Amino acid sequence: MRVSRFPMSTLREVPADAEVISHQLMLRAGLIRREASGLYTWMPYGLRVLRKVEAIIREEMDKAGAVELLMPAIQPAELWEESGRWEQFGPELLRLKDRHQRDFCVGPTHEEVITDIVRKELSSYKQLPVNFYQIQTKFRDEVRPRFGVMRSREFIMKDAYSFCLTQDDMQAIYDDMYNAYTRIFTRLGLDFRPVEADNGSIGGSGSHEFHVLAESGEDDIAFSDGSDYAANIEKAEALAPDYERAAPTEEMRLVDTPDTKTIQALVDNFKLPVEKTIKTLIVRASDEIDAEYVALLVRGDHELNELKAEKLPEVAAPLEFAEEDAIRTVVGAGPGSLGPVNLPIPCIVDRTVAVMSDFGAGANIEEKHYFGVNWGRDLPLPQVADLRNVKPGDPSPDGKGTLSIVRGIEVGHVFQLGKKYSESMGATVLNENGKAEALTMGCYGIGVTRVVAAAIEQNYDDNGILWPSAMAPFQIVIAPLNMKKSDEVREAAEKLYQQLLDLGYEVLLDDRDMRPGAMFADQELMGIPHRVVVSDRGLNNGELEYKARRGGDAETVAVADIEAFLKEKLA
RNA sequence: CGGGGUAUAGCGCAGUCUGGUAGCGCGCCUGCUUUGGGUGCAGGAUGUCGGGAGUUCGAAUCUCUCUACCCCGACCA
Repeated sequence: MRVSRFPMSTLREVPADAEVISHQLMLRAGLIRREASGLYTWMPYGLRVLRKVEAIIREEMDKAGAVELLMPAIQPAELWEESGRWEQFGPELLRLKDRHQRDFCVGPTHEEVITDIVRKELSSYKQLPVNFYQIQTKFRDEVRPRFGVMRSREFIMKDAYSFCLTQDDMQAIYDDMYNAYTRIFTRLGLDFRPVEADNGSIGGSGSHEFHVLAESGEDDIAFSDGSDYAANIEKAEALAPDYERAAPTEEMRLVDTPDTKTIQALVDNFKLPVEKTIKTLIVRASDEIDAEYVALLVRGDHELNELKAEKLPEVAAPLEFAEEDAIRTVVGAGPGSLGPVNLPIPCIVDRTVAVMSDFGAGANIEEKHYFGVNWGRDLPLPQVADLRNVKPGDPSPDGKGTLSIVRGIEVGHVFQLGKKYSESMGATVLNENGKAEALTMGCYGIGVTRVVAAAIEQNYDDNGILWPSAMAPFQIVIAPLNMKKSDEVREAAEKLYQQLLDLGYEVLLDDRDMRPGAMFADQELMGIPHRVVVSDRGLNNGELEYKARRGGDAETVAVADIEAFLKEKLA
């Protein structure tokens, strides 16, 4: 391709509303343009990258035995009513009516449609297992789209859905998909990590997420240095401390603590070690218990894990923190003065809290705390549960090694769905005994557009993008210097261009009449991995110049040797 | 949806407080110049100052209102 016919629309300055590096570079390199909040046009160079990713995904999905189809982006409400998600999904589901006032939605995912297809098309166990996939545009009306295509409202997703009858078959496909994902992200050249994950609102049992590791990621990933344990922090279990609760050494006493509403203030004003403090969080109780609110206690320096909390039968899901007014009504004191002593509502404590002694906590009286509190002596130990996020240095839940925490961008997710949709929507086949049996499902997603952004987050320098070879829009760019004036340069560049095209390379001829500095800057911003400079200076010696985008000094190559040279560089 | 902010040329911004009819840098166009890291010189084009309503002799500037976008919190590929 010639740049004169494949215009680069690069920006020299960083657009003001782009926060993260990938968004900035995608805009500057002209890969995407924003149309509205969370809606982007993929410009020609960007689309080429996207197509590279899709091609690798297709190859690996096909290889893993999945078969491609394409479902409608717009879906009838009836299917969503059958699965129960028309009610459940909330405002993220973009709903619309057609001219007959029939309800539809723009698909945020396709479990309903594929289940509908399968229940109509499959009738016998002999047709199983099957695994369908598509690469398609999804729409989720995100509350807050941000970071460019990393969290956009419209995005492209590869989604696959498998159907079979037994857990073993389900597991086998799941493993195939897990391995296919591993190959896909490896081929894309990304530094990634599969992690144990929560299932979220989709429901079902086992699940892994694939995360590209990057500082700008929105998820925290915990992994062990002593095994290959890795999990989303939402899911990672915080083990009970491996020591017993120490015996009390202090008397419990009521202390005046004016202007002490936070753990930090408690530590600063009263020289209380943070490990001796307790945070008391009041959340709405579930219908399971006879109370309106429940108190959750974590150590002062620990964070509540909201997902773990809302899975407790006593706690309402979704998790809902009590309003300050309600807390005052029920407890008699406000946030900042809350604690387990004389607490009139049920209380659940974190495993670490259960082994604390001589600790300080709010007294449920304004501006007062109890210090020197001890379980057993001063009050009974309440129900104990894992309530907190793991921290760096915590022991790994599998008992091997300690945990570190890194940031990750979720680019893929594999789920074992089970029968959630097949049962609610009546997707059955006849088994060997001639009896109708609900299908067991798995589903497997890759955020294709997000992969592109994630790759940039991981691969850039001061000059721009450093595409992994498999994702680059072009492999080689030819940079002729002073082509408009020098017949020699023009002829040599054209000849080289044709020669490389004939060899099957994806090559870009930068035939713009630009000074070298500006031209190089554009090409580097765009991240094309290999550059060949054609200049009068070089041609006088019968030479071209080669430079790799990923550093290394420029090398001169005899014109006659360029084929062999590039063949080696691109191998 | 709550909290904060922004809206002036393609991009980045000044001008708004203190009202007088719009400017800078980059980019773009023309000519010359230069030709291995965003060349220099000269000339040029481009704005319903986000929309609407109001105050005023006069509004980018003051008032009201609507809209869009961005940032911080809950969702998720």
